[in-house]
Amino acid sequence: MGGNSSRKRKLTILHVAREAGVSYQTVSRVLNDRPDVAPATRDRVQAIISRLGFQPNASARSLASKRTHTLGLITADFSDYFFTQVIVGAELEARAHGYRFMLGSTERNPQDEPAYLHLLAERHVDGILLAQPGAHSESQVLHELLNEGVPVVTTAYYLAGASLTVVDIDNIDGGYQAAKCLLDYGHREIAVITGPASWKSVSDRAAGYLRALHESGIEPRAELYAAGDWSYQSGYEAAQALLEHGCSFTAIFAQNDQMAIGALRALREAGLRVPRDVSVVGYDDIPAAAYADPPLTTIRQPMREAGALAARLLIDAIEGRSAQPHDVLLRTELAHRESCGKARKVTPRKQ
Amino acid sequence: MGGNSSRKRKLTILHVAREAGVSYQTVSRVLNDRPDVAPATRDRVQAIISRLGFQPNASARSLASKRTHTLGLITADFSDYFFTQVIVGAELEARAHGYRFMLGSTERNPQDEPAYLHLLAERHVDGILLAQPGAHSESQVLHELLNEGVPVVTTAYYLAGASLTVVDIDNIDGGYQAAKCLLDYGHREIAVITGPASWKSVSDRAAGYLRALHESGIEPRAELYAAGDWSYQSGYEAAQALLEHGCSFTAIFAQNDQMAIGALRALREAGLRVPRDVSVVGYDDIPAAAYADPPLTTIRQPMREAGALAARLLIDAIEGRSAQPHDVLLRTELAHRESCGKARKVTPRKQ
DNA sequence: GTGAAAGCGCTAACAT
DNA sequence: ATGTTAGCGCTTTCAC
Repeated sequence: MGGNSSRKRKLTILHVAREAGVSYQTVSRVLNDRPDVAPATRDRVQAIISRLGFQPNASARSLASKRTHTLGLITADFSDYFFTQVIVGAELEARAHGYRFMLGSTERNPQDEPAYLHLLAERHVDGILLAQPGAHSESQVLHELLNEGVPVVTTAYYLAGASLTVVDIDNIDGGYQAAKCLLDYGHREIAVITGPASWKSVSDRAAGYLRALHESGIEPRAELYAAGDWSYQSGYEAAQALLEHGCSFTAIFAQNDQMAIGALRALREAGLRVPRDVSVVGYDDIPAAAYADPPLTTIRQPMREAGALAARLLIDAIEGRSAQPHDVLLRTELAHRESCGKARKVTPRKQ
Repeated sequence: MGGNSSRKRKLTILHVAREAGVSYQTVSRVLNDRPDVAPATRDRVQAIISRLGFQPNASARSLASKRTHTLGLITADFSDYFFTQVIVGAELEARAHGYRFMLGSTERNPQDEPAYLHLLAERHVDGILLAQPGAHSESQVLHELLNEGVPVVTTAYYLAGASLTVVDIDNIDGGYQAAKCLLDYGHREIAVITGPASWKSVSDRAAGYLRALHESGIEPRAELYAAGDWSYQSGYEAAQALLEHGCSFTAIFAQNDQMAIGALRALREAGLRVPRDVSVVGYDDIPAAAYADPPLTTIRQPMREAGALAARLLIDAIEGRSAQPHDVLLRTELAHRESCGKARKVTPRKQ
C-alpha cells in the first residue's frame, strides 16, 4: 500500500465515477460484475477503484439489494471440537465466495426467542448454518423458517419431518470401521459407550457397530451398552459402570474420543492395561487422542470439509442454485494407534 | 431469484406509525430510546411494536446512523481452547448489550489484506476484538487503525509501541503459582517447557517461575528450559529433549496443558512415573487435563470472564465511555490434581 | 413533544 | 453500453 492506505476518506461510488468520467451507476455495475459494461470502461473503473482503495458501503448495498452477503452461524457450543472445526472450514469457504459469518449463539437462553429468528428478521443474514449439537425445542421455529423458504443448512443436525439440507458424516460406516477394527483383533465381546440417545450420530454409530457384529456372527448383548453424554467424565463413569456390572468384555468402542479417554482413566484405575487387557477405540480423532495413554485408535471425521461443504451448499441455495434439499455424507477413516491389540482368552474384570 | 418467498414481515416503521397514529419519526425515537417522547406515546408505540413483532431493518439503521451494533472478531485459531472460551464469553456479553459478532478470521492468508481492515472499511463493524495468538506482521495495519481512533480491544495480545486496551491474565502470578506448588512439594530442580518465545504470556509465566525460584533461593539453570509451540507434539518432544539431555530434574512446569500432556507421554515412554519420579504442572485447565494420566495439576485461567470483559470494554469505547486505553489483569487459580507429588532424593534420568 | 423534509450510499428498473 | 430516475428503511436536522 502506498499513500492510499489511510481510511479517513469517505469515498462513495460517486467519487469513483467522477474520477473515471462515467456515471456512478456504471461504477455500481462494475462493482457487481454486471455483463453490460464495456471492457475498457470496466478496466478503467476497476483501476480507479483499486487506486483509491475504494470499499463500497455494505449497509447501503444491503439496503438497496436486500442481500447482505452474511451468513448466520448458529451454534451452542464452541467448546466442541467437531463444531469448531466445522466452523473453521465453513468460514474459509464462505470467505472464498465473498460471504462472512455472523455469530448467533444460542447458548444460555434456550427459551429466549432463538437467535436465528432475530438475525433473519433484522435482515442481517442471507441464510443460516446450523451447527447444533442436537435437536432442541426450537425446532418449531426452524420449521417455520423452512416453510418460508429461508436457506438453512445444518451439519449433523436432523429435524424430524423437515427436509433440510444436511451435511453429515457417514457414521454408520464409521461405527462399522470402529467395530471391525476390534473384531479383526479377535475381540468378540465389545462394549459400547454411546452419546446421548437423541443424536442421530449415536444411533448411526451403533448401527454400524451392530452390522459389523452381525457380519461376524456375533449376537449383540444389551449389558454391553453404556450411555454417556460425550464428556470425559461420562466416559469415565460409563466405563466404571461397565466394570462394576461384572459383564465380560475385552474391548470398548467409545462413540467419541473424550469418552474414550475418560474410559481409559477408569480402566487404568481398575488396574487394567490397555490394550493388553482391554482394547479401546474412540471417535473423532481430537488432538488429545494421539497423546492419550495409550495413544488412542479412533475414527477420523472430515470436519473441516463438512463445514466447507455446508457453507457452499448454503451459498448455492442463497444464490438460487441447487434448489433441492438433500443430504451429503462424508466418509471417515480409521486412525490406527496403540489402544487396540489382540483379544486375550480370559475376560478381565474388576473384582 | 430463489429467495422470493413472501416473508410475512415486511413491516416498516411506517406501518407501526400508522397503527399508532403518530408519524414514523416518533416511532424512530421510541426505537432509539430518545427522551423527547411523551410517556403515553412511547407506551402506545411500544405496544404496537411488540404486538406486530416489528423488527427494524439493521441495514437501514446502519446506513442512516453509521453504527452497526456489530463487533468484528478477529481470531486465527478456533481450535485453541483459550480463544474459543474467550469468544464464548465475549459473545454472551456483547449480546447482553445488543451487539453481535462478525467473524473475521485471518487464518490462511496472513499476507492478504487483513480481515479487520475490510470489516471496518465496509463499515460492517463498530469495533474490533482481537483474539489473536500472537503478534503478526499485520501490526502495522493495527497501528494505523489505532491512530485513526478505531476502537480495538485485544485479549492477551500486546503490540510494541501501541497503547491498546488489553484484557489479559496475570501470567506472572500464574507462573509463580505453578512453580510454588512444585517448590512446596520439595522440588528444587524444575524444568520448564515454554511456548513460543514471542508470546508475552510465555515470558510472563517464566518470570513468575523465576520469582518463585528466587524466593526459595534456587538458581535457575538454562539447561532446564525447553521450548515448545503449545502443541501436544511439541510438549512431547520437549520432554524427550530434556530427558535425553541428561540434565537432572524432578519436576516439569509446562506452560500449557497440551504440552504437559505431551510431556506426560514422553515421561511414560521413558519408563518414568508421574508423580513418583517426576511431577508435572500444566497451564489452562483444559477439559482433557482432568483425564490425563495422571490427572494434571494445572493453572486455571478465567477465560470466559476475560472475553466478557473485553467485549464490555470494547462496547464502552464505542459508545464513548472510558476513553483511556488500559490493561486489565485477571487472576488465575491452581487446580490441584494428581500429577504433583513429593520430590524424591535421586534424580530420575532416562538412561 | 411531534411532524416535515432531507438524505445515508447504493441497486434497480427504466430509458437511451 | 451507458445515463436517468426512483427508491431501499431508517436517522437526523430542523421546524412548529
